[in-house]
Amino acid sequence: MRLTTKGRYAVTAMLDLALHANHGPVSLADISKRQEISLSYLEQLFAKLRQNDLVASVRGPGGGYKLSREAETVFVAQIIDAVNESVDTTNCGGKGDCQNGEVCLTHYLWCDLSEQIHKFLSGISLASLVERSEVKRVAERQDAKQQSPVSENAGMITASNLV
Amino acid sequence: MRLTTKGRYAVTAMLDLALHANHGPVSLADISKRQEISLSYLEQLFAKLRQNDLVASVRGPGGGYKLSREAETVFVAQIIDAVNESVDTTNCGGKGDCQNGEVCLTHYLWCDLSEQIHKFLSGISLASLVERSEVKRVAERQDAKQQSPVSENAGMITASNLV
DNA sequence: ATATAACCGAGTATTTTACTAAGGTATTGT
DNA sequence: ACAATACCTTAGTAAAATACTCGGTTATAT
Repeated sequence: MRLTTKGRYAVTAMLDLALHANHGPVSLADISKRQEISLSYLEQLFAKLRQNDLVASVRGPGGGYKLSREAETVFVAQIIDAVNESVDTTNCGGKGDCQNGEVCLTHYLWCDLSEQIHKFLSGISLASLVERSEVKRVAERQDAKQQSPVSENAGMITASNLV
Repeated sequence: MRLTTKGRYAVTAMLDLALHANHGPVSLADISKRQEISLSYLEQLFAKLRQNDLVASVRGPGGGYKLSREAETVFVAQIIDAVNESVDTTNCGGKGDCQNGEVCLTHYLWCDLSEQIHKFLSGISLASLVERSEVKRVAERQDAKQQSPVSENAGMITASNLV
């Protein structure tokens, strides 16, 4: 199974996109600052997200990325699948040729686990994450931190409410 | 999350142990042959399994390893925990200091996932695996293969590699 | 025109994995 | 007794993957 920073970054970035969806396209530079992810790395991840039709891009000044679909219909499993190979935990890739062309002793166990994980992550939409109070709190903290060092810019993100 | 060959090997080896428990201690050389895992690598894994009191060793000729407890009370999660760090999917190790000492946007998601995986693997005992018909079939295949090529040689590993 | 920001490809330091090598040390059949 | 067996330990290492950087091109709003 491959669930590393890459997949985590992708989900984080997509969630950032969903959280700031109501202010037009979001630039990777903004995501980079808020989530502290390298800009170049984000570009590589978004290339894959775009290939999998999870995001759409708007070029030029004021451009950025936006979700291709409604946040209700984008699931965490899809995001991880897009940047990783899969959430498969077998080392044969589910093909069952783990031991000289035949299945190894624990093949079925890892198949079951993979299915379990995939089901779980397939049940979590971006929209459901956006609505979580813990997520909201973190997002507000990040937005506030991003604005504070710059006294008065043209940004119109407004702080909404602080806790 | 770290679920790689290491954890898979450990579970496979423990299952092999459980399957051959009724013939006295099982040597690592036997497991190495049956499961096609490097002997030295197995030794390293079993050092950790022993530290976590999952197996007990019997030294000297005819010696080997056996389970410390009944197969009904040994769970897959324990085995993976013993050789890996954990099945944690956060990159802060569950501490919540992922972003400058504070939680990152997706922290709670990975916590939930980790819990999910751990629960699943904590519910699967070695005994339950031994009883699975698919596992039995694979085990029989491996046992047959191990015996057949040894016609008359007292030698052990022979060529081991081909095709 | 120019700044902005998406796009693209190649390269690279670091880390992890999955081993190998080379020695031990302890136990036991003979 | 003693050699065979098998556990135990440490150190090292090739290959792969990760997590980036760097340098550039293309498109578009102003």
